Amino acid sequence: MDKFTIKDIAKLADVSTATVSNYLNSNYAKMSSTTQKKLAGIIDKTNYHPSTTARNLAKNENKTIGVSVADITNPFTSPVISGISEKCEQYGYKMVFTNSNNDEQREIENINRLREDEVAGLIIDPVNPNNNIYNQLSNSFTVIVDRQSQRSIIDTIITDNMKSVQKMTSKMLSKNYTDLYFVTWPLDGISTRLNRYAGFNKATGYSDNEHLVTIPYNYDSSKDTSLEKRIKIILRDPDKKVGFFTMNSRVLQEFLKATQKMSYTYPRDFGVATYEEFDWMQLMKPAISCIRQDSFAIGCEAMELLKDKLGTSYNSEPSPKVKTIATQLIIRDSF
Amino acid sequence: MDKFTIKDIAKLADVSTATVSNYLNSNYAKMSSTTQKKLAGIIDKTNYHPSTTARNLAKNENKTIGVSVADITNPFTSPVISGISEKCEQYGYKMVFTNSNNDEQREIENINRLREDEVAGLIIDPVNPNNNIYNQLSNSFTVIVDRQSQRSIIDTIITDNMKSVQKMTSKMLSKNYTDLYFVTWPLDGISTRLNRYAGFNKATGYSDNEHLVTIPYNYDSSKDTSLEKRIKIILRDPDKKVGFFTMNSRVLQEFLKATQKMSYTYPRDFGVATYEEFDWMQLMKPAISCIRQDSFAIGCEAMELLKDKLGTSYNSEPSPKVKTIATQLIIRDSF
DNA sequence: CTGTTAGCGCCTTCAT
DNA sequence: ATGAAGGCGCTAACAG
Repeated sequence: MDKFTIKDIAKLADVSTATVSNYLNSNYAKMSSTTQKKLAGIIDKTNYHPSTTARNLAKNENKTIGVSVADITNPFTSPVISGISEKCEQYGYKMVFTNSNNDEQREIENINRLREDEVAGLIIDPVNPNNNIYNQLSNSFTVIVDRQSQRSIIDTIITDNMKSVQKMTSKMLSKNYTDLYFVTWPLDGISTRLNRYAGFNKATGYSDNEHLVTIPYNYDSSKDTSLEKRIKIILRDPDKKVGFFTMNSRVLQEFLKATQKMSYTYPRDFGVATYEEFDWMQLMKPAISCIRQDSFAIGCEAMELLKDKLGTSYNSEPSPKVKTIATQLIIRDSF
Repeated sequence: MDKFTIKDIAKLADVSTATVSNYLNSNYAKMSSTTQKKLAGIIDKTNYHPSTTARNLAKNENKTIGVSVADITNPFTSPVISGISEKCEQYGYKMVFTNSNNDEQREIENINRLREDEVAGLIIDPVNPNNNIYNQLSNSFTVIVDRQSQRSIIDTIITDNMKSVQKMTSKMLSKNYTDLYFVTWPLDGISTRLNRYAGFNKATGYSDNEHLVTIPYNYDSSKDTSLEKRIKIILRDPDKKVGFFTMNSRVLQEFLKATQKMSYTYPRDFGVATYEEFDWMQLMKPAISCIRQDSFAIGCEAMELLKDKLGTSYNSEPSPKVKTIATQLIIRDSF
């Protein structure tokens, strides 16, 4: 192993460690071009790399950010990570990654562990943004992503949930649907779901929850038939023209599985649209109308914001910022 | 901020830092139960956390592993990360994450950066496993995942590419297909593609490349029509019964887009099956037959192996291990 | 331009 | 059972 330390290099070059250190930190003004070249040569020959650990300790800084995601299995998550990762490299940060697997307790542990590791900043895709743990975090070094807390004290990057669903729902309405339904996992106070539902209600004017179809988070259409039953009832009256809006791609999948089992066909028997876009939706026959969100941009913006905060020491903004990333309606043939 | 150091705690407890250190490292034998309790109380009150940086420096160890993935955008990647992440938490490792975005140069930089950060071990999902950089890595602290090098010196976890494709292809053959085609991104010496193709050839007995359909890595069916043309030619002769096997889910998507544009229908006009399984494949009409691989298990096994290697100091095995994760054939209605 | 000298926060013999 | 002291590899004044 090449266990060279700064001392070894100093000895080899016949200079002091301070000079080597200066060289390492690009303070070339503080040395002759002769020693500069000598150092360059030696460091190259020895393949010396300064210890980041020692450096971090000495400078009392740590160019790494911690990220905690709610569920890495969620297809939404990858592009977000990708965006964060992109910006991390660009700004010279490392990223240490944790997955909460939708478990609040585990998320708490992850965040604590991250903080103990003295990361410079935190990006959190929260399991439950109303969790108290976020109030113990400082807005000066963390940003939250995707889900937003009611009483948040922390800057947040979200997508335009309400407006985009409202628009899509309106589009459906304009096709003379008599009844629209919002299909979702349990609302559970989760802002993304709540806001999408709010957009739906805004467009339809519904004020009760009769047009809300909730399925369990781990709904398995091969075992559970409750969704099928509900759909059958909804579709009973042939005089009505009914449409469904699904809260995300996985809910859409369960919904479609259920309708297929009962041999319903869209847009003949019902209309359908969904939040989230994935490639396969255009492969479906007919192709699915959907709301495209730019998850990659969410990740980028999050890291961008975090970097800015980390740069400026303690700018205590009065209230946390909320940045909204634009979405796009993709209209196809499913309603 | 709670900037307590081990000195502060020592002072507060009226003991030496050595004792505090012993407490932190659970060397309770080396102190009276009185001071033990006192320390417990103080540490709790002050919410003191020892600096991992300092600790790492002092002990010259670092419980973090670095992972480099070829393309986080690839749906194969998430479950792998998920598996690694799971095992990391289980064994008390942190994981620092980098994405190469399919860029060999970037991968090299990532790996180097990771090594400079003195991670304990490396898990690599390589862009090009035949790259020289892997030969500079020691098998004692790295494991490779998914793609395998011809002349590898490093333990690798892969899935059963050849056999499973061979089986699936045989299944197609048994349905009296007269011509089978293998649709893929450029083979480029990449083991996964090569092995899948080898399985295909083993089953069909083809020995030339006439039944190989290659599309560019970034094939965009909305701009490029080469795939359509090729398919049209292949499907020209109505007397032949032809089937396609696609190398992975994204190739399948491009393939399906192309056939849809020309209004071909499966299994009427052709049969199709693919490597990789995703939920949407059972939603397609007809549902797609595919090969399910357990990517999560790949991640788990990789970290498991790495942990073992890191534990035992320098077991220099004669030759690198290759562990194969089993796959499963999912037969549906697409051929 | 270059070297000396304290630390950074913790661990680890070696004494007591 | 506890403490003193040196050291991990590097940085940052401060001298010269």
